[in-house]
Amino acid sequence: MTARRKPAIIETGSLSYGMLPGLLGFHLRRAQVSLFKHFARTVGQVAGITPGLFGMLQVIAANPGLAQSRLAEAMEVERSTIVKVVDQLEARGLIVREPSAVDRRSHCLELTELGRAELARMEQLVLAHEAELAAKLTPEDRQELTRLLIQLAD
Amino acid sequence: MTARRKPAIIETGSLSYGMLPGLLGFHLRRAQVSLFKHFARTVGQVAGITPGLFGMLQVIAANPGLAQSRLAEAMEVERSTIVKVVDQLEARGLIVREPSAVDRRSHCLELTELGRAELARMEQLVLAHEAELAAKLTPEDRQELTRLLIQLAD
DNA sequence: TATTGTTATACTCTATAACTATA
DNA sequence: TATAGTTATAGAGTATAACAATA
Repeated sequence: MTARRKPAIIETGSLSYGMLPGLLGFHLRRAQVSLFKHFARTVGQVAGITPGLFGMLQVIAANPGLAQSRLAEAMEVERSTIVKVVDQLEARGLIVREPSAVDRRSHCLELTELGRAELARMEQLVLAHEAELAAKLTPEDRQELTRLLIQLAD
Repeated sequence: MTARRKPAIIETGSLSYGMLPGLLGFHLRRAQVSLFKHFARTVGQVAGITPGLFGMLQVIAANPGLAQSRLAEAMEVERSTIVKVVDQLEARGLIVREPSAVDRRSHCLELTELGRAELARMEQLVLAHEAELAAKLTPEDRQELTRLLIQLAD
């Protein structure tokens, strides 16, 4: 690093955010909060689901017979954290825990018929939500944003 | 139940994320988690601060005499949520609540000398953290990413 | 010994509602 | 009536540690 640069400052009303507008994390968080609020309005209120739960359902649906520990690894959370999530989804009748045929410690997660139907409905809502978001960008910019986010996440 | 068989054995690593990779929110969240972990390692562990607390300090530093309610508005959280944050920062000797000269209901937030020194140290760590992140992108791509995130957040 | 699912516990972040002291 | 700060409380979301059953 060379000389200290003066941080960028933006004004919102009479209020300054200091050096925050010069940080990627600041804009990442703002975009995320905005997107989550939009998701809550357009998908959450209609289908009673959060981005996190929808993600879990997607991974379960895309990997039939997935063990809870594998799901935890995929979502990058602890095994113990998954338990209550699976409890919730099972209580709503969307998934079932099936005993594994090869390992009696394991529970294989599967979507129920209701789960498949509800997920299909959720997917339509999510696609509509995504389309509304994407409308803020050109198709090229949306592609570019995805590429840059993947690059940043490693 | 007996008729349903697993279509494929799921091995570690060969896991599908379904439609998630087609969603901006998925990539936004992954980038955010990656960035927060990097922040925790490079800034948090050294200076004992989180992105949220650092943001609060930045806004307080950039707006001397800010009332708690204005800070709450700036951070887009409830007044009641701010109380414990201010308690924490005050307990660490980084800020003080000063009685307002014009409104006896109001507390004006100010950095202490220690707060100014600590914040300057944090800022150096944050800039180093930012530089490491930015190294994953070309300077043009970093600029472009910021632009696209602002556009997405409205 | 190691792993799977589970429980108990705790900590963070956030919100709502009610209270007090002012305005 | 409305606002500023506070308190009490609750609900997600997450983590750690310990446990029984099984590998």
